[in-house]
Amino acid sequence: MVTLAEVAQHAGVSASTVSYVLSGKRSISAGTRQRVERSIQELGYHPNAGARALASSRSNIIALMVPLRTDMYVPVMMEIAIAVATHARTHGYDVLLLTGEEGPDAVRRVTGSGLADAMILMDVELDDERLPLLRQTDQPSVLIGLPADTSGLTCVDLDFGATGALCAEHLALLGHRDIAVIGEAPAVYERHTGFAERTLDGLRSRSRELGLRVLHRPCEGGYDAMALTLARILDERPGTTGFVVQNESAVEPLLALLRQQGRAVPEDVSVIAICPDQVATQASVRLTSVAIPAQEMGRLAVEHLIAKLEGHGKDEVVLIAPELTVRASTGPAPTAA
Amino acid sequence: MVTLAEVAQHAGVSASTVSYVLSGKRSISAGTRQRVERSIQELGYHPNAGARALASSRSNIIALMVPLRTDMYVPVMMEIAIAVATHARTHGYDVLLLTGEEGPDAVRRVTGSGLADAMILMDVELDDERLPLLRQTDQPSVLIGLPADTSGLTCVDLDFGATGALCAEHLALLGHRDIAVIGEAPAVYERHTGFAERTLDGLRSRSRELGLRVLHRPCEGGYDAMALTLARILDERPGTTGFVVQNESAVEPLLALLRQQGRAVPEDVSVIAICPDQVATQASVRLTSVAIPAQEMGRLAVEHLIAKLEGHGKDEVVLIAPELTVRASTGPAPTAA
DNA sequence: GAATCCTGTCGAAGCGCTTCGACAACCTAT
DNA sequence: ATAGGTTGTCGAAGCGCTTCGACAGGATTC
Repeated sequence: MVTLAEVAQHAGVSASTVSYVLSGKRSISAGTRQRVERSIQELGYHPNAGARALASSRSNIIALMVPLRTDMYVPVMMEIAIAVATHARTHGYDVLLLTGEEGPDAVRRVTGSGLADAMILMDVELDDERLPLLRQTDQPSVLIGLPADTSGLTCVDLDFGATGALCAEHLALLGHRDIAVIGEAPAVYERHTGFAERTLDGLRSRSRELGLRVLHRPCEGGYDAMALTLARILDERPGTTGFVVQNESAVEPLLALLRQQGRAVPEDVSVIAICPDQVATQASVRLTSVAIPAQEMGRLAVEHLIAKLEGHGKDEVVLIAPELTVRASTGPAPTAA
Repeated sequence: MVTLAEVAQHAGVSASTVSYVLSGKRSISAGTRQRVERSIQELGYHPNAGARALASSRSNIIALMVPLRTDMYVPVMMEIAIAVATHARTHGYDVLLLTGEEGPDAVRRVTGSGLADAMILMDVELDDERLPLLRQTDQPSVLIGLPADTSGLTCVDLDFGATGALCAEHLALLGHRDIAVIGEAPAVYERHTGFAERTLDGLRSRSRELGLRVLHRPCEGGYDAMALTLARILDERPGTTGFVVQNESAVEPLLALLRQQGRAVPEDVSVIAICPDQVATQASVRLTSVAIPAQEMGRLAVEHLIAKLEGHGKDEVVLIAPELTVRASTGPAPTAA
């Protein structure tokens, strides 16, 4: 294993000079710099991460806590995680993958040991038990998701309230009057992960203004659960002509069931999905949807974290404006026959 | 930040004693141990990761390289990643998340800097350019996936050859004679990720023995691509009564299309999917499937890596035996009318 | 009762790096 | 020409831990 000292000797300079070439924290003459860089190349030198961390008390690692549960739509999680990792690298940071399993202890362990310089938390609950810890350490952090009390925290999330409102507007504009929301699994609501409730609130309040009637039903993913949920909805509100689906694993089942019952999309009923674009375009009907911008969320989280690590960067809530893309699953409400 | 020295002082012992209490590498009297442990508790001490890594030249970190591409079924990746992280923790290791983006350089960087003690590589190609590097470092590693040349490497994977054979056997036993394989996206084959080819090889050779006729078509995910692929298959082999689907995002489209064409599953055609159980049970038909044991793969990879880190543990190829679960999507071939 | 072995503890060296202060050597301005 | 700044480099201290050898004192052996 090549050390700084060996590079220094090879280049005929002192160790500190090599260090300054590497960090750029002091000016170095062009000649010396080149000589050092050549030595680094020739010897294949890589700075030792541990020694660096010890001396500088910066690990250049960002911790990312992902949820252990799998009831949140997993591809979105993966996409965010990969976006975080990729982006962190462009700033010279690596990413440590923590699962929610350890809970608050993981936060203590990581901040206490100096393993990471900062952390990103995904799947934040409204009243998350990790938040007090984050507030009291001076280690920068960013949440992906929105807790009840955001004071002293930086959060990045899709504006789910506006997302709900957007869905209501689109359906109202098309003349629909009775709409149903296929929500996330009951567990998501029980856990108070916020985003589902915020969507619903936004949708409900806008619906009130627009004179839409809203029926909301949580729904586990899959075909059977969806069948049951749909039957109940149509039983209670036979005149329902618009659907907003928040649970992705309910989308395709819903489409299949509607087809099976002879309800044409979008002629008889309209469907809006809240999902990544990829899902919307690959479904059996090209879906009108509000995109979940996973990459963007990951990127923003990293940007804000880096800003905090560099000293500028304040606590703030960053809500991404939703965008609704009209595709082939929504159309004018059928005129009452 | 609390240091070892402070704990030592608080407990009235020397620093080395505290260190030995922590590591258990020398015997410590019960009294001293308890005093030290109480001090650790009271002061809220966490060993500094960097200092530890520097002094011991072990970082207690495992690097996990995940593919950047998203054409491999992503939930499986996520599941493996989480299983790796969870399992690594039970052995005292954290996981560093690397994306494939950096390519071989990431391997150099991580081994060179001592950032991680070992690494797990996912999505290994048949002739992966990272393999030579792995062979020449003495850092332990485990691959998830199977390259062409496994000499000097430890690999964990589902036995995709046997998986293919199993599918052929099941369909043959039910009396099917003409079967079609809906493969992964063409990009997967071009990239030579092996597993798709191995499935096909296993399926073909067993089919030959059993007298099955096989038609294989790669297929992008999604409804449109599947529609096209299915049309071509039925055009070329109208008598096809069995389908083996390896691309998960083609499963639901296939079922929808068959339904739409009036072909009943499993009365007219049988469908086997190669996918996680969750997908198989949530589809619009409960699918007969061969499970992709993501958790198991992650767990095994970690176990073998730990074994290598501890000195015992040899290079070997670990193939997980496939299991076929019969559900509602396969049945006897329709008797030729 | 001396020689030997454990057992439990300590001190000190050092892991490879960053960073601070010092200081030559040179360059301006006056 | 001289006081004052710059610029580029070095030496040394120290980050917090592990680990090795040393050794005191008690237990075991013959």
